Amino acid sequence: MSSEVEHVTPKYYLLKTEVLGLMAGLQPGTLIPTERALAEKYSTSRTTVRQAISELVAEGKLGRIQGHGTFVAPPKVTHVRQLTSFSDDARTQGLRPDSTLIALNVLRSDAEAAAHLELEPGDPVTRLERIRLIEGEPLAHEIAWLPGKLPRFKSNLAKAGSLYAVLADVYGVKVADVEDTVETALAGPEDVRLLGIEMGAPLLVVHRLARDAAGAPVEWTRSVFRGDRFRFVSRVKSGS
Amino acid sequence: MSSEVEHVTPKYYLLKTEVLGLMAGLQPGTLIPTERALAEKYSTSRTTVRQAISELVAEGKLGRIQGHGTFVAPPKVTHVRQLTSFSDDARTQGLRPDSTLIALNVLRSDAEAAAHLELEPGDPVTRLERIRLIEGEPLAHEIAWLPGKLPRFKSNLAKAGSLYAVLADVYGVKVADVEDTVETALAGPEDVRLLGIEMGAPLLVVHRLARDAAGAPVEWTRSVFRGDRFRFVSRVKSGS
DNA sequence: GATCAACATTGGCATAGACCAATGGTGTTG
DNA sequence: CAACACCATTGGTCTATGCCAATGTTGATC
Repeated sequence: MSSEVEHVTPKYYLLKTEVLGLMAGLQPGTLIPTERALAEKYSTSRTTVRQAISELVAEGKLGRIQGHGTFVAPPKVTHVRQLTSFSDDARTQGLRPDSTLIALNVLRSDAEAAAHLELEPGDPVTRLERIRLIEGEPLAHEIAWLPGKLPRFKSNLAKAGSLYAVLADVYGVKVADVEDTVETALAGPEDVRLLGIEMGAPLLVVHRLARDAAGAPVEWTRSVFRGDRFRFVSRVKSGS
Repeated sequence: MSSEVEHVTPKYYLLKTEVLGLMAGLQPGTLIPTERALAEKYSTSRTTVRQAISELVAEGKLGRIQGHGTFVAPPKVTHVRQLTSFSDDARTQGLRPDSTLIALNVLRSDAEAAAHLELEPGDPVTRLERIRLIEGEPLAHEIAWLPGKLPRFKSNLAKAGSLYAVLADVYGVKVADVEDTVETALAGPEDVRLLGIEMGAPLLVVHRLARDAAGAPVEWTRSVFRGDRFRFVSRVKSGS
């Protein structure tokens, strides 16, 4: 009497649990059975197997490479963000951060950047686009807008690595106050290309507005983090 | 020569763009064509249409009801979290917050709760499980653990509504410092049941640890927010 | 032995079709 | 007029199958 009306929990979800069982105790990187093998083993279709595995990939528990196989993924990277920078955060945890510079130039601000930085559209802004890596793995795509033109910015940044360090030490800009907005999004073609993730993977999109002690905006940044490898931490102390 | 080698962008992703075009200018709540109609209109299969629509639903741009149809979703609710509570946050934005009490009891802490609250496993803790609603819509599932037993907690909480207000006004517990951890997850059967979302929908899972001025933990909470309706904001001022 | 072509394997994308479940309307019945 | 049974519509799940794309191995060739 239990083989007729059991359509409460979808089959693919039960399969997810089965696969989690298979993974228990396996080292990260270990290959699990192929989709076709799992479909046969659990008497289901590959479509259903793929739906189960896709969610486990989205949750960061599995990874997969076309032509190679599906494997147990390494654990999430915990990341702390306070008034510090990406690089400082990573080093605090004993991880090796790195950056790939995609673009750095001075241009006239569009309406959106101008609004956030409290400028007039067309005012000059510095636009910095980078890929942030941890332990060699791309983790985030970041575009930062800074008001005005910063002399010798490129070489200074290359020297120090950390944006916040350069702003403070070279240009005397001290960040006193930041507001982060965190929301979810799904990976599109550009995210796939830049971060090496798969279509539709969940992302954390963080917008940061930093101000100096006088309340003037000094940085507006849009960061796209891999949702499967990243954890966002914010600490707040009671003001007064 | 452009009809052979075009497998760069998946078809379902192109369809997503098409559907976004259809939605332009429509009021929230407006029904879009049925899956079967879209499949025919764009000469594709319902499977492909569903994949496109599923992602738009996950992004909070569409909603759907079985037996009824697929419709344009209302915009995201922005939510501010500082040292304040869910209810205060909502009221600040002129929104009507509400809570449904699922469970409230005193029990012996398990290993996880004990570790976060810096107690011994088995020490008494108060466990508060609620559904948080905004404008009548379920938005989050929240389980809070508080150290020890709080006399007359249930009636006091019912009176004030806000957990933080009760802690401060009735029990003299002042929150001085909170740490929030934000990560993504996908909806399982329990989330589906409690929040009225669909399987596999992206979620924001927030763990909060609150401490008093002496550094003692006073609250540990796990909140599951709908990723399609919610935006997390954290403001940090430079300490000293 | 090194290089390169061919092939098998594995995941990625898409199709067509079937049946279930929830919703809402229609029409009958009391 | 209200209540109820029925039914069409619409999304939800699953199957079976095909071909494409990336990877890695095998084996022939130089």
